[in-house]
Amino acid sequence: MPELPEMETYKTLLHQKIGGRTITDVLINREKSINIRPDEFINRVQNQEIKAIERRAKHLLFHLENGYVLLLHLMLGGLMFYGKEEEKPDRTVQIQLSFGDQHLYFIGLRLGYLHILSQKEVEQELTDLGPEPLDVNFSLDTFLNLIEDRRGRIKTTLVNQEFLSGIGNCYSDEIAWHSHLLPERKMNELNDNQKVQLYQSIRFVLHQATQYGGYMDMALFKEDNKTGNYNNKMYVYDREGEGCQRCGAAIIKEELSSRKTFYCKECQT
DNA sequence: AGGGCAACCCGGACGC
DNA sequence: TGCGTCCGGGTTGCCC
Repeated sequence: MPELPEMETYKTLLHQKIGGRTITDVLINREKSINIRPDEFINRVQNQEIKAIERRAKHLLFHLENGYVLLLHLMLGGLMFYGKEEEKPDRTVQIQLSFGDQHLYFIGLRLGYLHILSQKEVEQELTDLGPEPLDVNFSLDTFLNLIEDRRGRIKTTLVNQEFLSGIGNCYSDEIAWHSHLLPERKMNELNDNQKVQLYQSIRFVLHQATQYGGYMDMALFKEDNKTGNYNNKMYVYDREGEGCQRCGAAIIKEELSSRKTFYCKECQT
């Protein structure tokens, strides 16, 4: 499911495609995906220029010239496609933003949404999110302060958006593997070296995954060769039974805190 | 505080 | 091809 690297990739690519362009048409096929009446929604969005696209946690923010913001969360299975009508994947489209004869399709929005909000409302909406793990200000000291008194498991802590923002089920496993630590390990039982290692793995894995365009393999547009290249770099996620890249042992799949979890029982401790 | 769990939602995958 | 069934999974909220 789309997490920080996927949303960051979307941000970069969409900026190139629709940054500075004007939304000519809006099509709402699923009213539950928006937050106000469709006619009001269209009123606020149509004929507006996209001034900037920003990512916060797993959200994308489309800043419009009238000051309103389109706040997107893809939740589970949501994805986007940009292009001409004949290029779009054969999937149900919940919302469509048009830019002349090119369209931005929002697909698989089941629990996901695209809300139109004032800047103040967006701020309130995002107020409980923890720090951005790739932010330059997210230092080792910040991290050590953050995990002080934390007694939960590594995995549940990493996916907690109030603790750190943008990490989900996939990257929590990737980070745990990279740090040689089991996802079930308790934060407060890690020694100093392991805490430093965990911090470094958070930074490394998220950075690398973003460089490779995340792991979701659906291209954002025709001839998009950026999106999803991390898919074949993944260490453990969805690799049950395959050999561990470090020690060769078979990757284990298990349920932890009602989430599917992948790890190597030989070289993670 | 942290763990457990239900509810939200429905398209797509899968079985026959 | 066609129809019925089931499941995924981030987030919220509630309880213990």
